[in-house]
Amino acid sequence: MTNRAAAPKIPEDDTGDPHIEIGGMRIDILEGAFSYYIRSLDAVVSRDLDRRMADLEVAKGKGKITTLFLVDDYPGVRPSQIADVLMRDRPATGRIIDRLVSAGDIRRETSTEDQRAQALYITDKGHALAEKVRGIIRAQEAEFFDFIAPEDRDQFMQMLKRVYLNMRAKWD
Amino acid sequence: MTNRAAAPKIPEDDTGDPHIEIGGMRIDILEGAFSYYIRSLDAVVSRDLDRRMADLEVAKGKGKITTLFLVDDYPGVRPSQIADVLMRDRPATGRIIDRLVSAGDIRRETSTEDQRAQALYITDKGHALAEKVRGIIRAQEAEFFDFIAPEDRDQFMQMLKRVYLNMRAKWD
DNA sequence: CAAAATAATTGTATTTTGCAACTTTGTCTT
DNA sequence: AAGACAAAGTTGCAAAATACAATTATTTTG
Repeated sequence: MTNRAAAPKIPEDDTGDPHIEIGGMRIDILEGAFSYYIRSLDAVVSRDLDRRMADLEVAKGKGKITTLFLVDDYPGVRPSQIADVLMRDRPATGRIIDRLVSAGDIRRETSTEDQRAQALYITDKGHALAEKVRGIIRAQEAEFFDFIAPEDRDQFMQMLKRVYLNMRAKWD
Repeated sequence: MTNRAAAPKIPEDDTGDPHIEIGGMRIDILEGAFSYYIRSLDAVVSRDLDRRMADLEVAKGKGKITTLFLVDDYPGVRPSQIADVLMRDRPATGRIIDRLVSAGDIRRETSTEDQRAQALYITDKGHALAEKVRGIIRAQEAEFFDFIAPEDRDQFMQMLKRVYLNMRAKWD
């Protein structure tokens, strides 16, 4: 048995179903669990995004990018609405907003309708950042997903959306 | 505009392509980025798993479950091999192993072939835990993915695997 | 045999995350 | 209208994950 890390191999079994080996070990040991692949994919995608955005204020962690985009697209949006989209609690969301505010990417105002609530607005700097981040994400999508044929891509996306909605429904 | 969190709605545009709204905001604002859904799905799946396994030693974080399963399936496996599968560095992997060892789920031995390396073995307790975890994952899969038709399911799985392999290839 | 590479650990500094408690403001009930 | 209750955010804290650098021990290589 060799000790060196080997590139993934893709043997096929009798049914033509591919299974995955790394270093001689089959890793789809979870009986084909979707969750395994989702969690593994997330790890790669997120780490890669972190690297591409290492010098930006929105690097690391989940929620900063979505928050930035939401404020960019929906002027006056509230923290609690963002928390709802992120499926995060308000302290976590508040801290993401803190960071973006101190970086000068978004602006906090008190909502005119409800003195308790805040209304968030993008700044010029924040808008420029959002554009830059969109570019980075497009680049990543191209690199990681372009090998998928267009028809398959639509179907894959549709499947992801359906699963996402199904999960959200059970979550709330 | 209402402030209350609304259940996700699924309107369709002219092309019949569904888009997703939460609290009146379209969230597929990333121009249909796969990465958005992958990261969001991961958040839901991982948090749900954490809850289901709250009282188990392998709850929280990524890597413990895979480590447990690898040791269960491949007696004598080394930490470095596990790190390779997890795409993590060795300190991180070592700490995962530490935890499983002190919980009595796996056992460390020095490899007979290489005095530097360790050989990991499952304990009876660990094997029982692995079985329990498999059950939990099966339950989660049923709850989150059973609405997908069998044909679609195969295709979805195949797509996930392909993307996973593609990403790993670019990562190494 | 000396030098370089490999396996794993230890230490450390930075973040993240979830929970609970608290303040302020708005809404609802009677 | 008053008091109770709910909602929006903030702060503090404790547990953990994450990445990096440095160290020890062993093996391989030149």
